[in-house]
Amino acid sequence: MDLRHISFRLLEVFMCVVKTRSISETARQLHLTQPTVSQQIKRLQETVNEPLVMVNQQRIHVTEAGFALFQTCQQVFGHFDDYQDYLAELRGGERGRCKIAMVNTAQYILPKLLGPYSNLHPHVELPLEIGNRAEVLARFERGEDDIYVFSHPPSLEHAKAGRFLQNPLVFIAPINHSLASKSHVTLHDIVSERFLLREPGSATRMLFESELQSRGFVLSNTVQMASNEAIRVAVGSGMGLGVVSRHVLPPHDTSFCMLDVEDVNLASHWYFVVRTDRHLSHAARNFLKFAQLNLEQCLDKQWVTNELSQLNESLN
Amino acid sequence: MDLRHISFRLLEVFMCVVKTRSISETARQLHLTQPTVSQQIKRLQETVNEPLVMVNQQRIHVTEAGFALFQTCQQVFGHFDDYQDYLAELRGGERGRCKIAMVNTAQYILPKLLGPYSNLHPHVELPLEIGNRAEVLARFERGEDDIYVFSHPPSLEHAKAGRFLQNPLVFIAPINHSLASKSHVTLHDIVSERFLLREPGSATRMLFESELQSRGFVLSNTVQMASNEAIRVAVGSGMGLGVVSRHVLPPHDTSFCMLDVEDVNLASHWYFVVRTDRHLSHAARNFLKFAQLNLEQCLDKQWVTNELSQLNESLN
DNA sequence: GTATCTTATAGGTAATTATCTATGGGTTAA
DNA sequence: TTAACCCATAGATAATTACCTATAAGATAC
Repeated sequence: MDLRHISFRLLEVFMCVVKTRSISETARQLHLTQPTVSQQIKRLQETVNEPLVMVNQQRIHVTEAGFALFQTCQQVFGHFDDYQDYLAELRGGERGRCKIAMVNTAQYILPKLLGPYSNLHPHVELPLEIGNRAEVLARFERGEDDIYVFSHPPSLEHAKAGRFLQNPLVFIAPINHSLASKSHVTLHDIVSERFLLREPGSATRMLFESELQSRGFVLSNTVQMASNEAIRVAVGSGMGLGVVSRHVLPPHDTSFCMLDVEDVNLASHWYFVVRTDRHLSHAARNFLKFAQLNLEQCLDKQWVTNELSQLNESLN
Repeated sequence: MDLRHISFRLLEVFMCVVKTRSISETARQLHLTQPTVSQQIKRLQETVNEPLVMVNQQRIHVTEAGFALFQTCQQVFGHFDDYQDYLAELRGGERGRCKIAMVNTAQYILPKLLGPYSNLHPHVELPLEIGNRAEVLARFERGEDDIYVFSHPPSLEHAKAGRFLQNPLVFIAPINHSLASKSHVTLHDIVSERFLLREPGSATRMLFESELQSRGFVLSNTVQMASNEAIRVAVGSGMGLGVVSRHVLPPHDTSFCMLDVEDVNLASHWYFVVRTDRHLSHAARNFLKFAQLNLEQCLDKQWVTNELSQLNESLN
């Protein structure tokens, strides 16, 4: 028995014949002609190489082999029905996977969106990848994830991005630093300090360095640190000054203070980025829609910059 | 998603792609070209209307929907494998149904074959139909059963028959009947007696009446009875004489005796009859082969007339 | 950077399929 | 017996499928 050329249509016709016990009735129900049905059944019997139905007194008798095939078909169609249901859930965003890659700093803000989303859609898998900018960029190039979170989006040739949150950078200093109590601090006052910075290439550092360069300053004393926490703690313990995203700072931490540098305003935005040359999973689309509708509730309103509607529309 | 035009071949190709994670490898394994596989997968994705696999770095990634479909396919092919196994059993005669219709008298002999057969093939259904000749003949006309057992086979236009057992008819009389002790009884001596006979049309009666007619005798006193048992018991209690198949008589019953009518030899045969214009179930073929090989062991050897080999050969 | 993989696409063809109409033979019921 | 059904078969056709070859574009490995 060579299943290869059997189509589901053929099985459908067969099942109807078994159910109705009539070839003519099947033809009527399936909007076919009677000879068509006759012939289909004949072909099926030839491929199975076994009589499936027999005609006696104008009545169709289903053979043992025929009835067993009927049961097999019922199960098979059952499985495909289940699959259909699964697909429906997948398309509705209730199931599936939304793989998100984000730069380190984003882990301070994204969980505030992911938590509520995940509660709402418990069957969606949400694997998160966290890395430094270079690592996330590499993932982006290879298209390994559905959504990328950057504060400095890469070339958008094959991608679309949507801003959703301000990313204000602040200067932090030890609580007892001499500038801590001064009210009119300028960039000039601080460039000679020791700065604790993330690795070159990180968005925070790039932004700060570009500001320095355009204003003609050069830092004389920098220390590279691999994480925002390390910088925060190091600043707190007096190692030097830091420039970090405001979102990184715990609200009630008194081990350091922010400097109000009045002639500098370092601000960027957080972006959701998706590749346009790759299929975006339903779950990912769904997450972006959720984000668009729930940004204000989930994140601190004062920083929200909801430009996701354009992104979402362009993905349809 | 319209399953109708999906063939099993298509699913087979898809499954191989999922297993090998490679379109080229699938092409090699299934003896196709790479573009063929590419195109098949594309078509499948179009019918499902959902990406099933994605190509990234020369590597195939199976999507959620793809993996679910793969699982569905595994189950579906599993069901068809089961069906294949079932068919194999059916063809081997281990499973299935063998519907046998027999005239009343045959119920004294057929069970001796059916018992051993059924023990050997416990999964074969063996529905038996027992009726008088007219009833069985009607079933035969309509082709309601696989095998018919007659002692006087009907027109064989659409049927084949094979003899398997002699059916000697004997005269029985009450134990104290005046003829019981006589040694040279002739037909002439007994035609004036009261005869207990089955209904007209029964093979036994037909055979007896045709003998009488050809010899110019007419019975003057007959009583019709519906079963062989009734005749046997009635003869035993002195109601008259009977003509019955020898197989009907219990071996050690002393309530009647057989008359040795020396100028009459009424003998016919039992036949298995099958219709040639109907499909004969594997189980029925198998039963006839069993009968051919086991007649001598199951039935009294002295009556066996095994002509089933011709019948079986003509059914191949 | 070249050779060698990978997959995708375009374009073609022969086979197969899914249908149909027309017709014939057998069954059933009026 | 006729009318009304049933199913089977033959013959035809348009659509679809299952393949192919040729080719291109992208990735990988030396």
